[in-house]
Amino acid sequence: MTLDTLPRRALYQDVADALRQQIFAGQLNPGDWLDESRLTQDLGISRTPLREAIKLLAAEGLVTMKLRRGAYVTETSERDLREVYHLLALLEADAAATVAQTATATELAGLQALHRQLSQASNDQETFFRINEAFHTRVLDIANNRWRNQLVADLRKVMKLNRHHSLLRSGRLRESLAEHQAIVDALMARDPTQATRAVQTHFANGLRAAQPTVQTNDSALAA
Amino acid sequence: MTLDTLPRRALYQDVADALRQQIFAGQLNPGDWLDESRLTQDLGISRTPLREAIKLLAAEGLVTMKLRRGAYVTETSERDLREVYHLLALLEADAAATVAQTATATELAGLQALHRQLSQASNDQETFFRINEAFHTRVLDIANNRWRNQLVADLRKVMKLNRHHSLLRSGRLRESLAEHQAIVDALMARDPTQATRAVQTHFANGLRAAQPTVQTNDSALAA
DNA sequence: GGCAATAATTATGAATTCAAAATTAAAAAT
DNA sequence: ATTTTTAATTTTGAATTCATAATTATTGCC
Repeated sequence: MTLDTLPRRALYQDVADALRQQIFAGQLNPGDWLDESRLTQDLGISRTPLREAIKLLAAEGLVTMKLRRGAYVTETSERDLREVYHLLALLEADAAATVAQTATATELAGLQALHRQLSQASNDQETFFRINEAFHTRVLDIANNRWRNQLVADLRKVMKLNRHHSLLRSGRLRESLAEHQAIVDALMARDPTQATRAVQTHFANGLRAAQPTVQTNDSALAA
Repeated sequence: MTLDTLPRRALYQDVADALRQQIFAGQLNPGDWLDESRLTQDLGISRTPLREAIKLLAAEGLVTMKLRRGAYVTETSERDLREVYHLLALLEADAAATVAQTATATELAGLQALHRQLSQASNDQETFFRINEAFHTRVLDIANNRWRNQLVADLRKVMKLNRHHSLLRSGRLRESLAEHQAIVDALMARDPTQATRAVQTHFANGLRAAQPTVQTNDSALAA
């Protein structure tokens, strides 16, 4: 017996969720063609909601549509990764500054609690990843700018397209934890400047870890 | 004889453009219901591409969809306006800082030329508006971050939903011009900090002019 | 006349059908 | 055998059809 109460949201949104999952689970890789007939069969739906979902993902930047040639999972270059990281750093650093200035004591305590959880999960990749994301989301929610939340959510999806997840690099987990500590410290001190800097550092290091090889002019010449 | 060469882009994108135009031209106002049957007749298309276009606008934030109740032009509150201005200021200020550091002499000269054009159009609302937008776009293009350009484009659309266009306020035009001058000066001086500040000021003043009444706690109590 | 219940209409969501473009396969020619 | 041409197939884009939810109109009742 299937639990299908009257739907609270449109089918195409569920389909979009399913597609995102397939993308992030590596079921559907960057560059892959989205086979409409296969997907409609797999998902048990018609082409209409599928095509609507694909257009939603295209607006998010997750897929790229080519006229009369179908949709493909977006391939991100090194440069895309840098650009997206830059924007996430900018937006989240600004959010942190706001939090430092406006958060209630209760909200700050909540962040501290989350951070404690994070530090205790430093051996479990899965859990660490989840709580890490929750922490970033919590900061944004406290900063409370609906439009920024939307932008960041979209950028994070694009970021997650990248194979090389920075948190998977050896040592990165512990390093990331230390950076989070610095962020929490700045927030508790209610120091917006320091909070901004701490978030910027966090993302700069995250990018460094995510990039397979840092190819600078110097290193290229030196090699 | 209609010029319909083989289409370079999908119909739903043209429809989305048409809808945006209707919205920005005041043909379709915030809160208005998007009557699908009327629109399909007006545009001479079927519901399928129309509904795809509507979902694109929804992703941009221009329209809001309610399940089983259709789509409505998004109504923006004072708060939305503040939030969007804040983000535009943040993103464009950052772009300006990049331009100050990385633009070529030719690119800077191009900006100066645009600014001169702007100063000469200070009596023609229409032209001023157009060149003003071109200037902002040029800065972003020089900063050259594809993803930021997308974010800013979307935010600007939402901003334009607002009735009270700041540039229409008396005196705002000349004021805006002076602020642009400050931006250009900072860029020419290749001073990223000053460029950031100048853009922030520009947006802060733009927001002030766009807000009908600035209702602070103080003024509310004093009244 | 006002109100509740029910029927008719309208609008939305999704499946299906149709047309045309793109791709692949097959046939013909050199 | 290789290349070119043509035919078959597949796939996309868009229109149409169908089912159901929401709205409006109508009827019956007090």
